[in-house]
Amino acid sequence: MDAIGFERHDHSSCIRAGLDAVEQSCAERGLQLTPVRRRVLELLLEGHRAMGAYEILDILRKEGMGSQPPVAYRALDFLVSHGFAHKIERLNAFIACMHPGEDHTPAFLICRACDAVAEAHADPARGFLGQAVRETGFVVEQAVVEAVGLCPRCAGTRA
Amino acid sequence: MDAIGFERHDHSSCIRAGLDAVEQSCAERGLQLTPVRRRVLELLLEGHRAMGAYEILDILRKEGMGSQPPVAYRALDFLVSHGFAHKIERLNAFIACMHPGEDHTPAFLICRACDAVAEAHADPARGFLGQAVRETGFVVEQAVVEAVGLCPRCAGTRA
DNA sequence: TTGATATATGTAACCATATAACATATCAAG
DNA sequence: CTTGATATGTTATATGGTTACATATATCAA
Repeated sequence: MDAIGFERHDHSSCIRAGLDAVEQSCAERGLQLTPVRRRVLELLLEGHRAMGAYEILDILRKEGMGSQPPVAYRALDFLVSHGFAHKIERLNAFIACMHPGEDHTPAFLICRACDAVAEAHADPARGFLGQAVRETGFVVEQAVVEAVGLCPRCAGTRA
Repeated sequence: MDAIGFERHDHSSCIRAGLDAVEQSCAERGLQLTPVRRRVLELLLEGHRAMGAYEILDILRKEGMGSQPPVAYRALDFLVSHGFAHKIERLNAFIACMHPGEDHTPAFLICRACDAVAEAHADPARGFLGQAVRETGFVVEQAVVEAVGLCPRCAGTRA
């Protein structure tokens, strides 16, 4: 398990790296990273935070890339279903994946003070779900872990 | 970690037990288990599944216990905030807690075929979040684990 | 037992999130 | 170049949740 998202970083290079990884992944898998899809991913990477579908839609609208909800939702569905972005259920919002291409079960750390979200990853097979699954015979296909609390910065400023 | 929810059980006694536990807990903590709150808890226990706020509201309406969304949401907020029920973010729905009174971090196993939900519990301190938290300094206050897949019965009938 | 404060309910109006349905356009392969 | 699959545009609507404000009920202290 490792985590990134609260540290400072070279943001413009992280946007480029994210786009590059997804472009490559799409090329390999024969997926179409169309202008709208690409722009939505870029917005998520630029924002580096969880963004609502309507917030994204507003930006698309201003840029003349479609003005109705399905435009945003379809692009987001594409990104989420191929693992290039994740939905934070707790916030009804979306965030770019920090490990595109890698098969992983994300775990999100959501700061309730500044709304920053860090993506860690958890192994669903062992530890937190393994035992319950073995006991019941439940077949896990997908798992979501969302923790709410205070990020290091916000925890520090109030301590 | 243990799990209940997919097994057959004596349902009327499980409803009674749930109500009794919450009644006692409210008495001890000076909380008011008003008629609406009590009825909503009863509905969740009877249904023994995740129910939407508007589904609950429809029933309350028929029974003359309030007809507007805030009535249902307020009762649900009360139950959730005191640990007597949980919200399943993934389904935008609510379910009675199977361990009322006990301090716990629930983990939900959601069957995508029959919509049954089982509540297991996970220890957030060790295992699935412990390492990420230690690495980042994030302070976890609350965590949600939701797994989607097939329950034993549904997995069996398709195998 | 009365008055003050906190807690709970009732209701109207509204905002936010998400999808259905259908028409049109573009792409990819034979 | 045409056929089938994939992607987009747009209208309308469904679903989930909150704000705001008026009224009622409980709690407790004087």
